[in-house]
Amino acid sequence: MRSTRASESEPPVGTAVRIRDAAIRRFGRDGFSAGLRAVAADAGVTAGLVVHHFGSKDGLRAACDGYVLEFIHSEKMKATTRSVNAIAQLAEVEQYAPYAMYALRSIQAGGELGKVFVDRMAKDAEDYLEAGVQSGMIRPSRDPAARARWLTYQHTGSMLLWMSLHGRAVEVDDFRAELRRMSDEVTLPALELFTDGLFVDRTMLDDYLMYVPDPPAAGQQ
Amino acid sequence: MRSTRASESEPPVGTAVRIRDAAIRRFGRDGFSAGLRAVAADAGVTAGLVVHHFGSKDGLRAACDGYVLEFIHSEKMKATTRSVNAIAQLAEVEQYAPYAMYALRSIQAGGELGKVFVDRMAKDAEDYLEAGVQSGMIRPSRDPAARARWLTYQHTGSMLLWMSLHGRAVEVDDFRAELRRMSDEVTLPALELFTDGLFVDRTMLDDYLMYVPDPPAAGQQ
DNA sequence: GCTGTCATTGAACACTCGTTTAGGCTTTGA
DNA sequence: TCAAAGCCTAAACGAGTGTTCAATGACAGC
Repeated sequence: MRSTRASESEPPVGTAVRIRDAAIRRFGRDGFSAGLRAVAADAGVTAGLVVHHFGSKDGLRAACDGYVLEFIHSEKMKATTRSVNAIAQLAEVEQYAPYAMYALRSIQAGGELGKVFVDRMAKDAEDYLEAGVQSGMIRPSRDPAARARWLTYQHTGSMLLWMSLHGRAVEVDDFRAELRRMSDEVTLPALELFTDGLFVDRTMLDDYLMYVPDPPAAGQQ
Repeated sequence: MRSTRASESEPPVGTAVRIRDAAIRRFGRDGFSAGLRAVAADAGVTAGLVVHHFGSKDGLRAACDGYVLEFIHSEKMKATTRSVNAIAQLAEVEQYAPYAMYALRSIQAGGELGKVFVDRMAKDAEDYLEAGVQSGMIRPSRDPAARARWLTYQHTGSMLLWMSLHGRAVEVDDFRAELRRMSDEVTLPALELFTDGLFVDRTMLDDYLMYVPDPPAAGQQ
């Protein structure tokens, strides 16, 4: 063990914090293919020091994951904020925007944080929808968990796609602006669909329910 | 110009075809970070020969893009096949599955092919929806283009997200299996939403229409 | 039969990456 | 005051990358 507290659970302090924050920003901007030297330069240190503090690049990434994850689970993010479009909500707060970008990168890269983050959003969306159902604003579903998961995937996925295609989203401000542009374009069709649906008649749904009498078990996968 | 027909428009022949096909498969499996030597080994040749034929790695990728793009635009893909879930449809045909994987990677990487592919899908979806509206099966929209684009982004994006999170989708068969698994999970909530919508009342939509009297111009961006 | 052209190889180059190592500097504690 | 410990840098290493280059072999046309 060449480091003071490489992969230990103790949170980093001092310079290590600066490195970790720089890494979150840099990884969020450029993805995880960004080099250690770039992160180090952002933090005003050397590449060697980064691995001295975090053991390896994976260790650094794990520290970033852990920090962002802890933030997501913390009370700073209320459940309502955390549901379907949590990322956009996060991005609106200047201080938290880098976390949103980092989380999106992590989702894109298929990291563990990505899974946890999406699961979390889906779970919160389920609660949120359930509350809407209780108060009579949201239609009930035959499989609430699957619906919440699907809506989360749709929303997060389209955001991911938008950023892949349109996103020269390097700077935090660009990222936020791009999310707003997407929101503007999307709101009308979304409200239309959520209000009136897409199909005129019910045959597609009825045929499916006939063909598959038991909807797939909720909470699978 | 060190190559016979590096970036020329003439399509590759013979060994060059084998290299290009190997590249489509390899890039589709591992992403564009896959090395030239790996592609070369798949094709049974040397890295040097690859750049001899295609000028550079970018040249190779451009050739792949062009080929897949030409295929997408070709008559082999009818418009109905090409709409919203074109990728899943492609993946169902053993022979074309690598194109689907390559296209998804290209979308993920934000390449030009990705943009064109998504635009194409959105355009086809618009026509498809319009036909449905004409025949009385699909509800009309105040902004059909935006709706088609949004539905395309949602579907393609969630596919992208699914593959990022669940996809150890290295092999063609795994890719197809994963798409099917996703389809199973998604069908019920999708049909529910498309049939009945999500909101019980119309206040959200009406408020929006009141607040923004003119829906954003179609076909922007 | 000779010459030129093309396909192809294998080695080398220049570069970046993550990681290692040796050492200097500062702080701490006895 | 001296030694240990920790922070930090600069340089180097080895493995990867895309790309270049000289050499080889096959095959065409004259």
